[in-house]
Amino acid sequence: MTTIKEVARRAGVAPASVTRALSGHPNVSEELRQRVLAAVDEMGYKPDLLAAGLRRGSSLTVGIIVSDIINPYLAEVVNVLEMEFAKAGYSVLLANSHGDPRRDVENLQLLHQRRVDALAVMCVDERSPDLQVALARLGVPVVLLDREVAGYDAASCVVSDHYRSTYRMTEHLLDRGHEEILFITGPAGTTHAGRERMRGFTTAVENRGIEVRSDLIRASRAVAETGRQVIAELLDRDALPTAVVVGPNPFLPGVIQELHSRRIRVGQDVALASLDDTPLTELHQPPVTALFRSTEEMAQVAASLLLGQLSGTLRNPRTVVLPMELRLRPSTAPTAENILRSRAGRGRPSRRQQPAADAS
Amino acid sequence: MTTIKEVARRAGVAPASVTRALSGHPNVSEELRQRVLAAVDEMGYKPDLLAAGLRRGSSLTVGIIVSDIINPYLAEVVNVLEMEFAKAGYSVLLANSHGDPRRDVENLQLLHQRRVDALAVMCVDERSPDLQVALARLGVPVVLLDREVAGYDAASCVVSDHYRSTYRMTEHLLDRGHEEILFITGPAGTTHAGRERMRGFTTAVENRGIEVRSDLIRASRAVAETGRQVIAELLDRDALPTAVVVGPNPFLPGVIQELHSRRIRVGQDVALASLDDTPLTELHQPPVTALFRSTEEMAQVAASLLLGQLSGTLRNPRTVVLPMELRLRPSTAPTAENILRSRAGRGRPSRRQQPAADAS
DNA sequence: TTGAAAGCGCTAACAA
DNA sequence: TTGTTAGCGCTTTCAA
Repeated sequence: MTTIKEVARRAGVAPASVTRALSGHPNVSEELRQRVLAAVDEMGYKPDLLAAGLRRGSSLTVGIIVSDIINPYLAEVVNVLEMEFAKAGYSVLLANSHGDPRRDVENLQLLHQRRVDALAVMCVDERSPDLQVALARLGVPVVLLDREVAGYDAASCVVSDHYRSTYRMTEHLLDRGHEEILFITGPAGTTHAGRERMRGFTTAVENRGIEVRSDLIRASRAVAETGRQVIAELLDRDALPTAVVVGPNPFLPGVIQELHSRRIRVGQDVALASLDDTPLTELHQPPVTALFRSTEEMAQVAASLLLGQLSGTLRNPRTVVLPMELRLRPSTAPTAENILRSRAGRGRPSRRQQPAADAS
Repeated sequence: MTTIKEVARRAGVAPASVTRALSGHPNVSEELRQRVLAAVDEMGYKPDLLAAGLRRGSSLTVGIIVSDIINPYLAEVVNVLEMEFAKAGYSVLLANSHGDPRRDVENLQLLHQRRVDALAVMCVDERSPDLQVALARLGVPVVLLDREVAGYDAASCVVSDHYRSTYRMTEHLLDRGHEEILFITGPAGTTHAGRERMRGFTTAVENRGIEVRSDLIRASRAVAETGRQVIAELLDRDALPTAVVVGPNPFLPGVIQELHSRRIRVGQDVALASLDDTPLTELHQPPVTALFRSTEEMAQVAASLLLGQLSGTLRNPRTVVLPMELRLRPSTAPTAENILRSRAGRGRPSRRQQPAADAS
């Protein structure tokens, strides 16, 4: 690697002048600038960012902590964040916790040691005391995405309006006569998003004077297999409710697949809704009711909050709440009554053995 | 931030002794070690990795260059790579080229400046001369995933066997009587994977004595919209062949959606096959024939090649070819003849106005 | 076994 | 406007 000293010697100037010429310092003679740039070009010199970062006390680096990048929703957020930060000259250090809360803390410390200038956090468990301590010690701007850490207001937050939107979706199902609704969600209470979704669901049910049945609420890690298992288990017991609400993104394929393989027709033998809008919800036949939100917007807002704090434009952390949109589709068209009638007409769903009738 | 000096003072030793105690240096008295560890604990000291990297000449960092992380396949590879590198103590710097070959080069230089110890490359365009020059200058181990740079053998390569597998899939379609096959693929020839797929397709066709029709080969950037456009355009001209092969991952939803909305039934009015296996191929009704490969295996092999070179276990770069699996599903069951008969029975596909007949 | 000193490559303060 | 000097925090000689 060429160093600044070698460039300086070649150009016949001091190292500091090389820095000045390259960084657009105001007081540099045109002639010196030209000589330096020529030498830089000839030698293919690129400053060592490690050394520059050490000296300057800032690494031009932003850390991203992700609970599990398997989740396409998070992958898309990371994608947009990286783009926004790259535009502003920051590189991205990506740390994935793979669903393990201890990794959240390890990753946070590691990124701290790498002297990231800012941090975007989509951790597994926002309630972890270790994480909260580590966050408080961090000393750089932080933005939490769909997370909120109680008693720690030094961070900006960008959250979707999960409470309101889940409430509305639940109401929609209640309006169609569903009194038993299966609610499949992520790990219990570890994130703001998870808690708000749960609260939206239970509040809507209770407000109708219906008792919340804890056996119909399933919380577990967001991996595909879970969706399938939950449905299989309920069908084995002949206990599938008339409506199913699926939370995290990765559950949906498993749920649909298990329903298919048991010949339960979505939108006829069961109403199905998703709290995340994915390509699958729209492409499925029939299309699946879902809550839509712009991942792009969320990531852009988060990035601009961080960049604002980094540039000094934004003094204090802020919380931004983004709306979600209820997209009604045929999967939730039928009423509970119609579903029960349909099931009766076909015999008990879990016992049926006749071949699929999907072909048109 | 606590520095090593402060820890040293607190423990009553020299800074160098702190380093030795923490790095497991052989010649350190147990008593000194204990004193240092106590001080480290009390003060919550964590070494500054920027400074350590500068001094040591290695950053404990691995760079990943991705053509477009929108592609779920690449996202999964990144996910596994990150996991493997994290296990070995390396952090990941992620750089996304967003489909722009110039960004490949910029990203490469940037990661170089950040003194990554190794690099995993899934670039947009492997043929770019600038990229090749920059790669050659890099001086750290490199692994190319599904890429190959002509005349540059300093890098390891991990490639899937796209030629053979695409050849076999094409043969499968030819066996079923398809003589006109639409081939939708990524940017022409910019990557090894793309070229091999193309070669597999055209060779299979030519080997049957059938002329390759260039108007049925569509190459463009792997974004969802393209799939829809290609299908729409052909249907508008009433020129949809009996079989369609879809290459990159992101095309498939658009293709399926456009077929749906035009009431072309997959597996009845057209045979459909995908060169990537995604959740959609299996969940679609009917399921879609696809080439399967293990992203996990590819990423793990790539990571172990790099880590082997980093640790000195592996002396020379290596090329590894991974097999792919042809998964036959109902979408390619019908013969060309049956498809033509089906179309004739329903009138010209692009003109039909009657409602969907999907419901079972 | 431990400490002192030098220096990785860069930039900012100060001096000229 | 430019050069000199010092030092970011760490690790690695070298000497004791």
